[in-house]
Formats: sequence, C-alpha cells, structure tokens
Amino acid sequence: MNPTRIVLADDHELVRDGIKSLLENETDFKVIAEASDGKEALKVIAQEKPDLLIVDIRMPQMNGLEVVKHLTKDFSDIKKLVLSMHDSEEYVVESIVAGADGYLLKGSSKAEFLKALHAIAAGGKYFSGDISQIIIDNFVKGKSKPSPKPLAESEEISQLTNREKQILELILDGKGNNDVAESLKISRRTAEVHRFNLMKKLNVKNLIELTQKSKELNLI
Amino acid sequence: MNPTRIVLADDHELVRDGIKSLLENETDFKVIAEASDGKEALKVIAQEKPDLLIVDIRMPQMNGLEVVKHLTKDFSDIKKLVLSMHDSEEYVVESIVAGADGYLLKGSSKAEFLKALHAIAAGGKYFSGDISQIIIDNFVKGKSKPSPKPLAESEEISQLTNREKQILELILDGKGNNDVAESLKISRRTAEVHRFNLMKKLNVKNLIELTQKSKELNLI
DNA sequence: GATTAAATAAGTATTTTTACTTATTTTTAT
DNA sequence: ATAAAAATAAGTAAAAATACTTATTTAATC
Repeated sequence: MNPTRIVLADDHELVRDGIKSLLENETDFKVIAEASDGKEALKVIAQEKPDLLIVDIRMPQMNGLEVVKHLTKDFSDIKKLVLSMHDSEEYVVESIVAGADGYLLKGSSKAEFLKALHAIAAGGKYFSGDISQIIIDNFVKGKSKPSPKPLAESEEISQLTNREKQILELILDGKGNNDVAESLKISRRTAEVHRFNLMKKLNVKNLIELTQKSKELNLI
Repeated sequence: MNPTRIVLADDHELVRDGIKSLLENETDFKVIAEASDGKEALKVIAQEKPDLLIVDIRMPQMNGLEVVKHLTKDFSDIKKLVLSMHDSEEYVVESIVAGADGYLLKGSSKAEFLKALHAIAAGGKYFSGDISQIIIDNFVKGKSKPSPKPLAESEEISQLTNREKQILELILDGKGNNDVAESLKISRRTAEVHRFNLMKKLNVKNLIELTQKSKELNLI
C-alpha cells in the first residue's frame, strides 16, 4: 500500500518538526507538505490533495476548525485529525460537528498518535479517550438511538443535480421560492421547478418531510 | 485521600488476578472484593458498597450489562467500568445507554487502564479511543449541534399553551392546516390561528425555522 | 455531430398560507 | 364568582406554494 499522504498545519515549526520526526520511520505515513496558517493550509491542500490533514486549532489567518469545515464541505474525502492543546468542550464539540475524524490532545503519547492515524487512515474515527466525557455529555442525550444509519453520502442526495443541491441548501436556510430566485438571479418559476423536482427525487411531499429527510441525510 | 474501593467481576480467575496485580502497587485503588458471575456481583456490591465496579460483559448467570443497569438504577453513585473483549457496536452502545462510565477493550495498555480508572474515579467518563467511531456513529447524528442546552423544558416551549403544543406536534408531523383541523376536529381557521400564534411565540417565520427551532428544543 | 441531461422559463389552475381583526365560548385561577 | 387566559371560529385580501405541462437554451458525453 502507498503511504498515507499527510499535510501538516500548525503555526509552530517546532511542533511540525516534532510530528515529522515521529513519522519519520513510519512507512505508512508521509508528510508531503506543511502550512503555518489556515489560509495557507487550504491552498496547499487544494494543490496537493493529500489523504489526511493534521491540523492545529489555534492558527493565524484562519483557525483549524474553519479549515476542517472547508474540507468537509469541499474535499470530503480528505481525512482530518485535529490536534489541540485544549480539552475544552467547545473545541471538541465543534470539531466533531465540523466533521473531524479525530481529536487528539497534544499531550497524547506517540503510541496513541499513531493509533489515531492508523484508525483514521483506515476510514475510522479516533477521539482521545480523555475527551469521551465531553462527547458523551454532548451527544448522548436521549437514550435510545434507533438508527445507526451509515452516515455516508446517500444515494438519495446524489441523484440531485448540483443546481438542485444548491437550491436545497437555500430552501433549508428557510428561503422561499422568491428568495431563492432572487439570490440565484433566476426566475421564480425556475426556482419552483427545481424545488418541485428535487422534492420529487427525495420523495417528500412537504417542507417538514424535506427537513426531516435532510436531517437523516446529515445535511442540516 | 482514601483509595477507591473496587469490586472486580469477571468469570476468569486469571483475568481477575491480572487486574489485581496491575493495581497492586497503586495506592489510589484497592480491590476489596471479587465476583465470578453477575448474580454474585450484585450480592457482593450490595454488601460492600464499593466506589467502583470493574465488570466483564460476558459472565454466567447474568451478563455484565445487566449488572450495570441494576447499579445505574439502584446504586447510582457506584461507578462502572465495562471491560470487554469486543469492540462490537451493540455492546458499546448498550453500555453507554446502561449508564457505564467507561468502556475499555481488554487489549488496552496498563497505562490506559489506569487513566480510565482515574478518570472515572474522579467522576468522569472514559471510553477507549478505539471505539470512538462507534460512539460518533451512533450518537452524533445530525451535524449542527448548536446548543448543548439542558434539554429541560425550555422557556420557549413553555409559553405555548397545551393546545398549541399539540398542534405543533401535528405540524411537525408534516400536517397542513387542513390535516390538523381534521384530526382535531376543529375548523381550519382555528388551526390557522393556533399555528399563527405559536409561530409568533416561538419567533419563527416559516416552517423551516420552526423545524430548526424544534430541533433545538429537542422536540424532534 | 448527435444525443442526452441539465438549467432555464412561462402558463394555468388550484390549494395553502400569511397576516391580520373581531368575537364568542370555555377553562382555569384567585 | 369573576376576571383573565385559552380555545374556538369566521372574514378578508394578498402572497406563496402546488402540481403540472411545455419549451428553449446550454453543457456534457459518446
């Protein structure tokens, strides 16, 4: 197998060097590029198309979570491991919500770091056991959780055309046909047709069902 | 500080001995009793009132999860660490739901084991990073999780009259004013007024916002 | 270069919702 | 018992949405 190609984003050179040296003898991983701030990270990622991003939260220009969000949105197949000094609740929760595949405290051992990388490279998730408290508190609310649905990109959403997805987003922002038309500079009728078609494709018959379906599809 | 008093429940003597020897030099923890099946565990716990139970899932008579459930119900201040050979989804999820404070795979290192014990003794939770995938998949459903609100009955919802709450539910089921009217045997106009009023109270201006607000309020 | 798929737009008719106001009847609380 | 709050209902006019159909213009693909 080819090594997992990694981009490293952290504003401290020392930290980057440390991680690089940790990975030096690992044949499974290869750091192919670095960035010292969020904006740069995005640029580098667009160029290099790595398999995985290791990113610090606190960075100049654009923080790590923003970077993660962008990746989740625009490069959904790039994995994201968030490294942080903090086990602050907000950061952890935000990271998960932003779509991070892992969250490690900088105090983690090399062994755990590698474990996390392997898990994530294999398509899994790895969140430091130290923060499980936070995860449980924030996400395990009701008890029963009936559907362990694959949160993968569903077939349903992929039958939508790009335009339809775009319009769906606007609808989900609470926009009416008129608003949609206006913000996309198309006629209201067109907006209506798009709405009509996408609702048909998603097999829903009203906004509520649309919203619920969207929730199931993790669009909201 | 007094050491944390532990009861050990596992049907394999070897495993129990192993854990005991691991804890031998730890002044913070003391194994005060053991049990080799679930029923016995409950009996011992009732006698000894330990601070913490380390319990295997697979045991004769009564499995570990059942024991955990009983403790959560009847001895809520006793902490529970579930030890398992399996990272099976069901077990993990069930453990959490049953009220376990931690879940460790038997393959965990001594360091992680102690970390977990310390975390749990201190009132925290510790779930092996290896199973974070499962936790995330099962409990983190929708993306946005804006409000770690106490899912207590919010002020907003309590300003609604009962009738309005009832109608809100129907709306959230995707019912239009006509459907609402029909199923409550009231006139459509009345349904409209209720909808109008409740939306005003919740300060939303369309169905999407209503749905989102309802999600925040954990109504959906 | 031809087909196909996607995006655009208009038309039509029906149904709903919005955004009120007014007013009567029940409940509930003091 | 009486005032206040809640539930009921109707009216009106304007704005949107629904449920289609048809049709033209781009893009993409074969």
